[in-house]
Parts: sequence; C-alpha cells; structure tokens
Amino acid sequence: MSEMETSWMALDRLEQAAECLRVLAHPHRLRMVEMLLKDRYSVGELAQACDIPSHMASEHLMLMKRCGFLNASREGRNVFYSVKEPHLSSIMACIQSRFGEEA
Amino acid sequence: MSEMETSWMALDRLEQAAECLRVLAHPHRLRMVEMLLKDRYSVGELAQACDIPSHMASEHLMLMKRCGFLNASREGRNVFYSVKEPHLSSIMACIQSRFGEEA
DNA sequence: TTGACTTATCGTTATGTAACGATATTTTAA
DNA sequence: TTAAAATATCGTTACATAACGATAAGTCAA
Repeated sequence: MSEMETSWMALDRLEQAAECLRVLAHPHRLRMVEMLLKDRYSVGELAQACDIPSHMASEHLMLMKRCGFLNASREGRNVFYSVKEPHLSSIMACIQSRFGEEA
Repeated sequence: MSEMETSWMALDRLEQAAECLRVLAHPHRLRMVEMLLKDRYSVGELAQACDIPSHMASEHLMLMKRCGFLNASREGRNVFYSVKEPHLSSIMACIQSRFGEEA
C-alpha cells in the first residue's frame, strides 16, 4: 500500500541540462569558470591563463554568455566577464571534489 | 603582505573533468543516471524508460561504464547496471536543483 | 583622422559524436 | 540442438564542435 512514487525529471529539462553540461565540458571553459568564480577577468587575462589566442577565448566566453553562465561588461578596450548563473559554484565544487588535488 | 595565493586545478584534471561532463551531457544518459541513483535497472528497462531501442541504450550504458560511472552485472539474459561513481549523486543533485521542477 | 589595442565574427577544415540498421554474442527454454 | 530473448558490436551517415587564420568592429591615444 505504501507505494513510493518516484517521478523523474521532464525530458525537456534533461535536454536543457545536457546542453549546459556540454558547454561546461571543455577544459579551457572549466578553467575560465574556475577563475571567474573567484574574481572578474578580461578576455585577454583569461586567454593568457588558458594559453590560447584571445579570439578563441572570446568564442568560449560568448558561448558561456549565450547560455546564461556569464555576464560581460565593456570597460574601455577591455571586456570583463563575470559569473551570472548562481548554480555554477556548486557544480564547480562537485567537480573539484572529484577531480581536484588529491594525493 | 597577506598575499592570498589562488591555485587553479591542473590542466589534466580539467581535461578529465571535461571528458566526464561530456559523457554526462546527454538527455538519455542523464535519465539513466537519475534512475540508477535510485535503483538498479536492466538495459531493457532503461531503454523503455528513455523510449529508445535497447541496442542504443546499451551503447550509452557501455560509455558510462567505460568512464567509471556505472557497474554492470549479468543475471541470466539480463544485464543490470548500477552506479559506481559516488560523486554522481552530488552532481545530479546540482543538476536537479537548477533544472528540476520549479514553478 | 590615423594607428594601435582589444575583442568579436566569419569561413574553412578536421575531428568527435549520435543515431541507425545489421549482425554478433550470450543465455535460457523448448 | 534449435529457437528466441536480451545485450553488445560494427559500419555508415549525418550533424555538432573545435581550432584556426583572416578580418571586422569598438575604443583609446597621438
């Protein structure tokens, strides 16, 4: 009688989630998110940290901006990116607890 | 003087993480993980839940097995899959808190 | 206005992934 | 041993993504 009904997420939510995970699933984008969770950075600074040309950093950042992860604000010649999506920090914490520095 | 050194994750860890996230980043695989976090299921049951042919469910499951997410054990004609990677539950919790049923 | 600097966009190419039908493998039951 | 059921693998095709060079656009300083 005590039927425990387990209800699954709706398929379209899973599709949204998969889309966001795909955006996150790139080493340079993960690095950028890791950095942006601590501070804001310009495109050039992030490009240098990832050791990639800045036009490629720009593409990665635009991608993350389009899916709602990041904000951008121009200041002079520079464009500074920062974290918009509040859930990014908890997801990154999961990733760090699994892949972060252990012995 | 109080320099707060922020140290980032090593690049190869980020690459591993990205690889795992790519595996997770598929709606049917997310559904399977969601279900397997609650119970063990056979390939056929998961295929039916995802509304896909079982040979495709098998491919998704093998992929997740290869990257350490899942275990498989054959019982008669059936193969039952279950969760191996303990961090999957916390990552799935993050995903559900962001994409799960809200108003 | 010109030129330098920073960021964004475009077109191309190479690589990766998804879905599929066909087929093979493993196991059970007749 | 045969047939059926469940799962796994293979080969192909279509599509998505990544990286890159070239170029455009926005901003500042001379």
